[in-house]
Amino acid sequence: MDYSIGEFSKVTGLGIHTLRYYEHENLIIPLRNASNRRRYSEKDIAWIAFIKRLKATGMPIKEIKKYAALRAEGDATLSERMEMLVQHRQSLKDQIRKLQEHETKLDEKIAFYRHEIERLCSDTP
Amino acid sequence: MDYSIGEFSKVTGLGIHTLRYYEHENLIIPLRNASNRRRYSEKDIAWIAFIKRLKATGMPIKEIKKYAALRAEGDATLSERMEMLVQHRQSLKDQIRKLQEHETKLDEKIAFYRHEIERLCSDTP
DNA sequence: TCTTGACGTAGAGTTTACTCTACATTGTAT
DNA sequence: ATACAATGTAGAGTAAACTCTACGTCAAGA
Repeated sequence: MDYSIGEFSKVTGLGIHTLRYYEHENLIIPLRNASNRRRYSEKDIAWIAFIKRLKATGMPIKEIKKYAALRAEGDATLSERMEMLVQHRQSLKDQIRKLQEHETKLDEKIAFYRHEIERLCSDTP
Repeated sequence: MDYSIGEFSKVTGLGIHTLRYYEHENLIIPLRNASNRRRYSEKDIAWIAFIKRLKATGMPIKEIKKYAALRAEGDATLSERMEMLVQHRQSLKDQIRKLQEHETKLDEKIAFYRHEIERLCSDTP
């Protein structure tokens, strides 16, 4: 069970150009068939899903590349990879905390706007 | 009490080039003195702080520009601006919820790594 | 057989948000 | 008066992450 780049593009939601770009960046290296066409595996689907998660949580491609390089080396790099993920989890926690603070402040601003608008409406006698 | 661009750069933490860029984009238009030098006010400090909050919560410059344009029109646009902020608050809530989901998944992944590493260590008799 | 559509590579172009350069003026300290 | 630091404008350059173009190959259906 494997996928052409077109099929893989559909199941992952990434564009064909993006998949080739990711390959160029060594994030994902699919196998090739006899006529040099890319063949993506089931495992590649999970891997892309994880790449998307890292991206969605603000990890730059450069760092995902490092992770991908370790992953390509196999089990010997397990703890190094875990270290990266633990660090990234901390940065994720920080991001969430900051956004929550921003939410509080935004709530206050909106409350202020509500008061201003009420005041201006009732000021017209 | 007003500030030259150099002073204002220091109090806001934005570079001089960035301040000029923001002005070019009509985000903030300081007064000018007799010799055409920019003069930023105390109010501008609060305004930049708010711009930074909008940016930190993912609002693109294009949209901040819209907000800034409404703000420049004065009180008549108060409810329109509030509408923008309410919408933005929703997007912020969505962002936070998504990041929290990612955090959960990342926790699981890390737990899996921990088990794998333990398994591989104990597998060496 | 012919053509159409998916795929291949290499490299150019796009978008966002700055960031920097070049060069002219102006304000200030000596 | 003079040096030098800060500021002014216009426009070029940068970084990240795609996104697209041009052009060639290949496999399958009418």
